[in-house]
Amino acid sequence: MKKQVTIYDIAKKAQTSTATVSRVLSKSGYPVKPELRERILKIANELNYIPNMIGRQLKTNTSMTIGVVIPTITNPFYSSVVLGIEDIARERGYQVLLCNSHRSSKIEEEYLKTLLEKQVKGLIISSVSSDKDELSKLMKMGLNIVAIDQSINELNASQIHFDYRKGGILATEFLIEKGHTKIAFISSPLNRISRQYVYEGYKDALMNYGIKPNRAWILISSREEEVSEMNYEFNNGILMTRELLTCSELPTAIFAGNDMTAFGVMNELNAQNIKVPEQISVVGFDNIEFSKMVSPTLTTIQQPDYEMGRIACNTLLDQLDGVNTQNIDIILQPRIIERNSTKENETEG
Amino acid sequence: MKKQVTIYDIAKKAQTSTATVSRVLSKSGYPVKPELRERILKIANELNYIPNMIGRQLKTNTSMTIGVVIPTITNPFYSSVVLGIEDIARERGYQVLLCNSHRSSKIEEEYLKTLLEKQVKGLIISSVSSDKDELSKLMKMGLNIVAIDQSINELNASQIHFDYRKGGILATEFLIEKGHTKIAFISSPLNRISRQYVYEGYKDALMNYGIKPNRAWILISSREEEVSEMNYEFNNGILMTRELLTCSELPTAIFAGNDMTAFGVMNELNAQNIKVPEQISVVGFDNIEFSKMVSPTLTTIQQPDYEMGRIACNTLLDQLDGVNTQNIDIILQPRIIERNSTKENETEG
DNA sequence: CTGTTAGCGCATTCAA
DNA sequence: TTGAATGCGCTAACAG
Repeated sequence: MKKQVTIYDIAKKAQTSTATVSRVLSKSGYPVKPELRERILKIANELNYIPNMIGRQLKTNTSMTIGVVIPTITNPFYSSVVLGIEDIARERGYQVLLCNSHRSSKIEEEYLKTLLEKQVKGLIISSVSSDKDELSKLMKMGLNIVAIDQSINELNASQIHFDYRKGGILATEFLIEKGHTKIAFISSPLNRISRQYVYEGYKDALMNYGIKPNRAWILISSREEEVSEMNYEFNNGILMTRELLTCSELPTAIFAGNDMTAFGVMNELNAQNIKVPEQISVVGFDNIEFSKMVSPTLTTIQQPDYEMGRIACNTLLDQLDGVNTQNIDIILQPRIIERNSTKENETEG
Repeated sequence: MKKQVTIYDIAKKAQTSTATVSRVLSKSGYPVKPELRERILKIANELNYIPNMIGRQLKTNTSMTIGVVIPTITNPFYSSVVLGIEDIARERGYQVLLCNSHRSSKIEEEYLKTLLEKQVKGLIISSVSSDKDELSKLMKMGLNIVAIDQSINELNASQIHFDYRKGGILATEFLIEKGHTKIAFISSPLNRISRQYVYEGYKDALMNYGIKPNRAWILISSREEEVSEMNYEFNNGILMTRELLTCSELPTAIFAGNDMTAFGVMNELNAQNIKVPEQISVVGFDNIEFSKMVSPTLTTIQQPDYEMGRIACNTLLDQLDGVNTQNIDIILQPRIIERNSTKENETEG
């Protein structure tokens, strides 16, 4: 590998000093006589000069790199978030170091250490570690942190999260406003906080409208392992629907805790010759890619994941650039995507 | 932000020189008296020392960061690749700068520039730019490049790609070996080279078995825009199947150019009351997540995307670490995932 | 085994 | 408006 061209080489050729070359090439706005400026620029170009950011970074102690720590990029939700982050980072001249923690707090910690060593000044993290002391410590050392998709009360950082409960309310109220009162709820285990919130939203909405929930229509699976190569959430949808259909009185609508489960629900309804949405309306949650590819296409709740990434990144860079130094706490609102799996209830109340 | 602890601080406190501190802390293996070594380690720990990799990097001109340039991370295929890359990078002590080019050669070029400025020594790229001169130039400047999922004959770099044609052969031969001879092919436009190869594989397989392709059973759509919010590939599957079913003689199997299209195919067959796989077998291509969630679950072809990431990264790091300096060209082989959308043909030959 | 010294590429202070 | 000189944090050559 041949030696790099440095400002020293340019200075020599332009018969000036490195200081002046630096002033021109770093776009510092420092006054340099136009003629000299042109000459330097020309020579830099001829020599194919590539600035060495490492030199600059060592001198100025600023890094145009941010770290992003997420569980896994293959989760479509996180890949959208990361895309949003990176789009903003690029626009604002920053770059992104991607770190998949695989939900291991050990890996997460290793990454935090490496990021610090690389002198990263800003971090967007969906942390899996329950020990937030580590993060607090890093913040005291001057690291800017924006937490996403989680509530960390102990952490004095900016946070951007979703309103899962509101999503549950939205889905349920959507059905109620379509005239449904007999609304079932089907979900995988409530061991994730987001599912718990969705369920609470469902109950809240019913309560808001004075509808008493029917115990028999609330089916929460206890399974969370893949069965026979079939997605467990899909499978739960099938099994829970099968159970639901043994009830003496059937609901007119089903709210599934996520889209995969909703697919299972629709699948089983179809198998038992129950028409969606004519006989039963179905609403999902997540708006994954395939929800518009099933038939009927699925009405569902969308969390603005790409937006979350953009907002998180803008928040972080505002802090880094000193535009804003206050901590921000944002709760992103869900919205309902109406498709063909739902319709007005026409049965007698 | 309070001042960083440097090896100078440690040297002072340990009453030794920065050289010795560096020798201990950089794990150089250079001999240092155990007693002194311990003392330095202890003080470093007390002072909460965090090595500044920027300093090291400036001195040694080595960067433990690689760049990854892909079209978009939200494409599940690329997110798997990136996960594979990052898992290996982490194991080997490297970090990943993620760059989404959004299929814009302008953005791609900007990223290449920035990566160079950041002194990245290695790059894994799925390039969209037709101009490979730029990449060649970078290689001459000492950048190590591994190209993925594309054939760049002009580029003298390591390459890892998939055998799409083989995938087409595999799918078709799978059906033939199940006794099918009347095999239709349904695809979106062949404007992507991968689709073209799959189609060629289909024809090759038929030819290998002396089966003459029936023109009426080869349906290649010309549409590539989303229609009414429905995925166009899904929609193409529906439309092409509808057309296929107008033929006087029907095939006993359908090979769809990708999974989404296959879902459309199955959807339309179902709508027209044709049973899969009893009456018609269906094979897809891609093995996307959803293919095991439809019913019947879809038999399909899988490209080892995660593996591609791992191999690409290992190849690159071998070059960077000097383990291997030769260029490597690997074609990853597809495999068939048999599920429930296919069965033995029982109709008369 | 240890210390002195130089310098990686750059930005910035100070003096001119 | 320009240049000389310094030092960011670290490693490595060299001398001891």
